[in-house]
Amino acid sequence: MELSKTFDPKIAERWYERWVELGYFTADPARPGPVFSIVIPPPNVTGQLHLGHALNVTLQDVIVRMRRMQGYNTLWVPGTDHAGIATQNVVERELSREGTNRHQLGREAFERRVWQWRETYGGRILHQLRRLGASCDWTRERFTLDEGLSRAVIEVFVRLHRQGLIYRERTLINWCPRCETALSDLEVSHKEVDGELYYIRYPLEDGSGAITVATTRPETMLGDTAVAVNPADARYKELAGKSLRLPLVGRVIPIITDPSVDSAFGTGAVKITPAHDFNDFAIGKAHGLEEIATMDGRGRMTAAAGSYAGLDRNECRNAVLHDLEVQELLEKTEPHRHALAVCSRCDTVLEPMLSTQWFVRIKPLADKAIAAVRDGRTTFHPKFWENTYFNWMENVHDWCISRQLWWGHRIPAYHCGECGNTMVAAHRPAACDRCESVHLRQEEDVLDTWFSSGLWPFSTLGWPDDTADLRTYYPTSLLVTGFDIIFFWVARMMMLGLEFTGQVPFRDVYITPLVRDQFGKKMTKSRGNVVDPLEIMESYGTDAVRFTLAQLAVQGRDLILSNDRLAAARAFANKIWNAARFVMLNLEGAPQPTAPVPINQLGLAERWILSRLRNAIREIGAAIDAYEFNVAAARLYHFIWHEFCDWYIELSKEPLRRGGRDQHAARFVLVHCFDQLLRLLHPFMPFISEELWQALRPYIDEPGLSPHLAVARFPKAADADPLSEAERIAMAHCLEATEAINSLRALVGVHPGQRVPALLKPMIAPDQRDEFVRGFETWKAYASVMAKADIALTFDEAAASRQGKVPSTITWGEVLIEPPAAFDVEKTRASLRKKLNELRGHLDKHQARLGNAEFLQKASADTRAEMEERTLELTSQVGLLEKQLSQLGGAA
RNA sequence: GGGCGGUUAGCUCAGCGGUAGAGCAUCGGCCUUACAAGCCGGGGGUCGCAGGUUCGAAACCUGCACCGCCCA
Repeated sequence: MELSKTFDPKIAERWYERWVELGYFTADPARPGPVFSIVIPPPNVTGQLHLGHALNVTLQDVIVRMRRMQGYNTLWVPGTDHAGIATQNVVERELSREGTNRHQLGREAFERRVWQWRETYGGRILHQLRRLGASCDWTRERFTLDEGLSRAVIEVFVRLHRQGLIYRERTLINWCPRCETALSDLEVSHKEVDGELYYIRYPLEDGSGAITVATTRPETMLGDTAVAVNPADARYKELAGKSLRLPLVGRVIPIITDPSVDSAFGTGAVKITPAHDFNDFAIGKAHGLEEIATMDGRGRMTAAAGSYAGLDRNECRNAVLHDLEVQELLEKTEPHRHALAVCSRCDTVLEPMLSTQWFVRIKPLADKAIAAVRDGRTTFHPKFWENTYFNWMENVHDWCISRQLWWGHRIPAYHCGECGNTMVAAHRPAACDRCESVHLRQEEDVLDTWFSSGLWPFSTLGWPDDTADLRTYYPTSLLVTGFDIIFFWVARMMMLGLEFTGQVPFRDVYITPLVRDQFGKKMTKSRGNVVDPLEIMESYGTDAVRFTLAQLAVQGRDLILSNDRLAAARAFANKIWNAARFVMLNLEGAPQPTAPVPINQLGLAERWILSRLRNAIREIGAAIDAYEFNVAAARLYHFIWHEFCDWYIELSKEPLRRGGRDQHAARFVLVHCFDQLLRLLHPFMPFISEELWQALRPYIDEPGLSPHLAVARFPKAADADPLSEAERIAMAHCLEATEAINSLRALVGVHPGQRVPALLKPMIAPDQRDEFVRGFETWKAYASVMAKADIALTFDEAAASRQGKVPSTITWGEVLIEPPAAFDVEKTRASLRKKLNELRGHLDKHQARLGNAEFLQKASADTRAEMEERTLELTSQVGLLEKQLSQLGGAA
């Protein structure tokens, strides 16, 4: 099969459909073999693929594809979560464009509308995952609102409630006035803003004076029920216990003392609004203060705000300030930087709101989840993330799980219209279990989306039913996600998984770095530095994007992506493509398959590349096992580009030209190496590797060879190294001599096309010379090709042989070439001097070490011997360099 | 305020107790029939600072500085 002159990623990317059609990604619990399973961290159904997904999906795919090729019974479950708030927002925006809203539509019609939206647009991100090459089992695609997953949600809710781990309470929660729902602590972001601190005078009831309080939120004073000072604050000793008349409202409120008040803040006296501030709520509880809510769910003032009723909270602030000013009660206004709590979805300033919500009592669940990581049932990679996990788990508060939305799992609780009794049940009860009334009303609220995604690792496998999938694939092997999601997913999946299955949901957690732009900045819409993965896939090819991400996936926190890296990966793909063209060109007329040649009938270069291949197989497999994707990618790159292409392909040209047995041996080694390297490459660059493997496949001699690379056997390192120790040393000599000659050629300006005579003078003990000569005879031809040099060997120290030649020192001797008539002697001297200085520095250090009594006494015998040997080597090199320099007329 | 991570070549990172490495960028020379998205070669680092441990520290310990992130 002939390969086109240039690589077109588009053509190779078509393989995806074939793999899916053939069911390669479809798991079968009945399959034999060890199990490897992953559930995708479900992306938001409203989402579009961003680089974070691209990274985390690529890495999952790398490991899943490798495991599949290694014969594991592999499952990768894809799917999406319903993203309560985000999805509802999207559809509400649509409705508002149509001039209507969800309230006009009614709950049922609205839900139908959202489902409709989901059918049309909800699969977008999953299609984008296909383009990335993700080898998910699409027959098992799940959605958190699917019938089965919903059943799991109800089951979990009912059981937790029965165990007393879910309760309902009227308390202060974070409320988003725009989304009109309660939020959990995790959905709250904090934003620093430059605001104002307002100093307001509250007159004493008896008219004997006033106390000044400082606040950032003057509008909440309408709900004040006290002013508090620190009991130790001498300034207010006299005033504590007296009463105030609340301005604008007229209510009489007490001055109380509480140790939590910070005397250094403002005036040291603070207004207390228990219904609108978390600190104040706690103080209110401690002092039995009244809680007066003055705002409704949309952030508008209620009747409790008196004449301000109906105003929006911002308008109200202005009105309050204006009125205070008129009454000369606004003492002063200072600029004040402080943190605002905002909705992580829509950035609206949140309102602490008094309301009745459902909570999960988290401590008992968290304790188990902490223990599971402490004792290693689940391990984080990199390990340091465990600290973050522990830190959060140990300080976690009860989880507010009810949302005042229409899109989500409706809470399975039923309120009795007669007696107010609340029942929790999987199915609607026929009658109230207290008063037997049949007037039951289901709870309006839905559950936090994360409540259902917390069940994802087992609900997707069929839980609560005892399914074959669940028995086979749970606990899953690995979860791959970003650190921003440790609390949302990892923590909750751990808690709920342990509680309901008794087992951890995953054995390993790999936390990916965060993708940043070339300046190290986080990619955000507001910065405008967001890179669209689909766009770069378009311009560099999907394989190049995947390889780049894997290459950059260090075990750290950040991953910095730049066009340079992408271009380099594209060049790498091109390199592989051209290597394949070389291989295929040279297989023309070769037998299909190409019969293996026994190791002992191969030449040195052939055995050498097979040895390097064996090493690459080992290191790449080990690196992926350890989630060191960057290490694996770097080794692969080095093997393919530098070992296979730079050396072996060049060295194969001669035997290929010779024909006969040598040609066949070289062909076999080319086929074998290229086949194996494509298999190693496949998890990283699935498309180009499959495309090339298809061309190579007829030549591969393997019983029961799979039809596609996607399901071919992943390479396993040969037990024995095909290269003996003597050959390894010979090949090292070859590489070193070649590099030295090439370096000399460039130094003195020999034209690249010009062959040059070279003289090799090893400085080797007489008893080892025979061995060296034997080695030299095997690699002489290789160096001759690689350095375009005719190499003569001599052990003769006579100066005559180096007359008129330019020398270069290597660790075990020197190599000399004939320079062109006109060459820059001074440049050559400078080069020698540089090297001499460097080696002298090393030699000095070594000699000092060997002259140090303490070193001789304390270092191990091995170390001493090593140092002595190196010192000898350095001494001879330095001596040689000095001699070379003086012969070139330069001072040492 | 508590915690975590980082500081090594121009950039991004590896090295984690015995002669400082890679990729990219840069410079010089080459269109050598797989590949100019290429080949060959070169330059470039007192490993953030200060102490300590050690025969020996980029690496281990302590402190400091700066950068970044998380939690409150």
